[in-house]
Amino acid sequence: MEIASKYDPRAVEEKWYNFWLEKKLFHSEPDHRVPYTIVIPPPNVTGVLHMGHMLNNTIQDVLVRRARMMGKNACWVPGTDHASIATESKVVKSLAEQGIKKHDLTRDQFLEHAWEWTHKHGGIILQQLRKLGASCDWDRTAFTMDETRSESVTKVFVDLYNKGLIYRGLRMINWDPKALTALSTEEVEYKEERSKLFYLKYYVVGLEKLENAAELEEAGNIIHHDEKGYYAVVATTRPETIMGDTAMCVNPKDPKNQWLRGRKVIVPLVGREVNVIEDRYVDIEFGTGCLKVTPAHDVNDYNLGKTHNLETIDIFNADATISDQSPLYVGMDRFACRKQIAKDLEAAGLMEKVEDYTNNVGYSQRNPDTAVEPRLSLQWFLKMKHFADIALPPVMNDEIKFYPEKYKNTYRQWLENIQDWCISRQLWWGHRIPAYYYPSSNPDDTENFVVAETAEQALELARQKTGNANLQPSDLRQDEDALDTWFSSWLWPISLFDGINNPGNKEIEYYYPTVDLITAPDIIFFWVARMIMAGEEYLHKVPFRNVYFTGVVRDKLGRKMSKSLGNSPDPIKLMEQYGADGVRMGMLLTAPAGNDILFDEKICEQGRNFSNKLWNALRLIMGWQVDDGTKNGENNEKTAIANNQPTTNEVAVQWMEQRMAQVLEGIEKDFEQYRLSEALMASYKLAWDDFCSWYLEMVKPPFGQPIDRETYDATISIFNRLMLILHPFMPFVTEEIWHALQTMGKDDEKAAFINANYSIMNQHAPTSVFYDERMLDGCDTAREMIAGVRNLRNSRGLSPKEQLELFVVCGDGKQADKRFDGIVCKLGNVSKIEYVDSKVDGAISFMVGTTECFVPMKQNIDLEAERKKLEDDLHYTEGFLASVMKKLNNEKFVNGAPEKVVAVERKKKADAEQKIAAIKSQLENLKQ
RNA sequence: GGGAGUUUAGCUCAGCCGGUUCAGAGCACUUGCCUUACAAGCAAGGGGUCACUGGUUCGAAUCCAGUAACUCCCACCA
Repeated sequence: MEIASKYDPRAVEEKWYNFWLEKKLFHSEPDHRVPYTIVIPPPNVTGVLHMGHMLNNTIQDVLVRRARMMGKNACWVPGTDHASIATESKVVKSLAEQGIKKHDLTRDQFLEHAWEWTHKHGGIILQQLRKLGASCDWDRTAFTMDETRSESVTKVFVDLYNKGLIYRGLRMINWDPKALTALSTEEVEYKEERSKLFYLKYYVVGLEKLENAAELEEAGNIIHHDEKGYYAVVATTRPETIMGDTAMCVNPKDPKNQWLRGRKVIVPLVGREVNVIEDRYVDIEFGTGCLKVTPAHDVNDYNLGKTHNLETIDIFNADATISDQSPLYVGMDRFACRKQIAKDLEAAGLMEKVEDYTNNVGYSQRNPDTAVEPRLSLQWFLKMKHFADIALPPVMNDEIKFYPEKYKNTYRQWLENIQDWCISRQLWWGHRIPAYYYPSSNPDDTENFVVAETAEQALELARQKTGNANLQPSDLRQDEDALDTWFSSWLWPISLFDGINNPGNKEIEYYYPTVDLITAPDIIFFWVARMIMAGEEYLHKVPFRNVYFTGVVRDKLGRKMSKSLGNSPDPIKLMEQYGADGVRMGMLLTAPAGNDILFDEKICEQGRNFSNKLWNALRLIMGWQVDDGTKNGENNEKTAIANNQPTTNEVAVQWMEQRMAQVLEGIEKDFEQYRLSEALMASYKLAWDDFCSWYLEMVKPPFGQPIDRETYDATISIFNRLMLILHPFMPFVTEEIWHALQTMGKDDEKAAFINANYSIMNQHAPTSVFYDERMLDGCDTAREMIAGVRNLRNSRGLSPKEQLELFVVCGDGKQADKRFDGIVCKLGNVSKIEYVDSKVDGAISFMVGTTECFVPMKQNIDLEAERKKLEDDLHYTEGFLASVMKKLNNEKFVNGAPEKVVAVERKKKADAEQKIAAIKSQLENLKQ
């Protein structure tokens, strides 16, 4: 059969993915096996695959496939998130392009558009994940806004309200003036910004002449005065908010501003007279120590307003234009207003000065161009103290393990300083808050509502609460707001198994808690922490045992991947170019847990090349003719089974088995510690270096010759297991090769059966067994000997085809391990190995450990070069010996260090001395 | 302002409890090879004062203290 020498992943990958789907090999049902559950961090329903997803889902798939091959009942549940704000803004934008304004539509009309949008763009990302090879149980695909999940959200809301953990209240919240909704504190991202600090003049009311000015100044007051009178100077970065000023505040202990105590000042331009109030909150050192107080537009000012009973003037509309509460600039945008007011203040002589200033400005996470506005508003909140209390212990006591561990700190810090969670959003796309308002005679009544799962129940409750049995369904009005997206995500590991609606059902009992959660550290608060809270609250069990935090995928220059920089490769294109296996390997090789990933797409080449290497190993083996040995005259009749396996092959097979066991031990450890890069690298080296470069070369028959049956079978068995080891990392190429190996030598019918019914993915992965280290050491020596011979050829320009002889000095009763002689001869192209007692004349020497090797040369030897080499080696070894001697001559070391360590040093000394002697005698030799 | 992390070869990283010829891996690089599995390859080879300073110790890449640079998280100083 003719097979291409280049592996082509395209056809192979599609073929096998379809096969897996057809056979429903990803599907899981509860059974007697140990469950292994992962829930996907649901990507935004309208999102497209980016490199972060690639990394995250590759890791999940590796773990899931590994668990499956360890005999567990692996269940990876996929799904998408409705992503309230993100999706709604996309829909709003798309409508705007069609000339439709959101608020020209009814809620239902808008939702129709949103669903349409969701169906059109939704789920693309899940399709893309199939290309990657993700072994999700697609039958379980969920959506945070599907029926089961929505019902769960409503139930939980009602429950928490009834428990007194959800409340409605007027608070200063973060407002997104573009999305026109409240945000949680977590959704605000602070950016450092270069801005201006404006120093404004607030003239003091009714102060014609300050009689004791000199005295006051003596006492430390700083008094501003000009032809128009006395004035205070207030520093602000936001002059546009002065229309909302209802006080000016100084610190009572501030010596600079004693003269202002008890006075009134005039808000510049606005002309409003406001009191000078006193509060220790004000920082004496900042600016002039005078603070303008705008209770409606700053959290601190709001608090001041509360303690000092100040009037609150809300000068902003929802979209952050100036409202009609303001005497000036009505309708103007806040930033335009800032520019204008600065000019106007300047013109009116009310600006003392302007300084450059750097401050932190909060931006909306979802609208990164939009600065949030602190805004006083009536919202729904979840009390977090209780949740912090239940969510902290499981992480601190390692019931849930974080990888890397440093995030424990971050987690604790957040929980210990937690604020109530603003869960209401002024959006339509999302779970509508199940609160129903009834008419109230008192216009100030904010408690005229009930919370219930359905409108019917709400009506019943409202009738009870009001005592008005005549309340009609039409009297009730459901709250217009939707819930924060994360209010559904936090239930994900529970709601996916219907554990909220259907507590104690078979699935939740079996699959929960999940085992591993793979996610990015930037959603530790949004999601990870809150899932732990929900898990503890509703199942009294943690939602997962391990959290693996991936790094941020950056480009090779270390910059975050972003659309605007255009530095993010298209994952689909990458997979087309390098194969999904190649990209997976590229991702994993660069991704040690918790570190940021500097991704260079060139690394995918390594993965592609590796697939090709494996492919070609298959080609080699497929080309072999097998000699069953029966025809071989050497077989004697005593042997029941014909065995014509040469010793070299027998040794090679034994060695490869030992080596595999050894490497497997390491791989198992790596998996336990979630060191996937290391596990992959170890597998890679096992396959490429040990198997392809060494083992296959050891057993490879000369061209045109057959291979013995035993070695052939052993080789297939080993290759087979290599595929099992590699499968979690590279599912496609391993499935392809595995099938070829299973069917090799089978008749067509049997091969067809295997191909139609079996998959590598539910085979048992090999586990490490005891291995003989001495044999491994013996082979290492042989490998070094081979390398020595090859190096000798290389450096002397000898052809690899020219056979050489090798003499190994084996004096002083040293036991030579001769098992590998045949292999050394074959791979070193050595005609014979001879063990001798002393040095050999007319030969070039090299050392393997403390063993001297000689290769006789027919040609003239470049004596000078040989001498130089030997002298360098001598110099190094003498230096080494000196450092060993320094230790051994130190009494403190000999007495203080453990016996073992001292013995090692003594051995080093003996070896070094032996080596020095050998080199010296060789040098001596050269002189003759 | 508080906290965490990082710093080892040209690049990306590993080095667990201080001691194995300990200074490693992969990639990149250099040299020689189209040797009938693979040039997406084979063979051989050269790269490092383990950020800096001090301390503990018989012994430090590893432990401690300090310094510097970078990164991240948290925080209401207008």
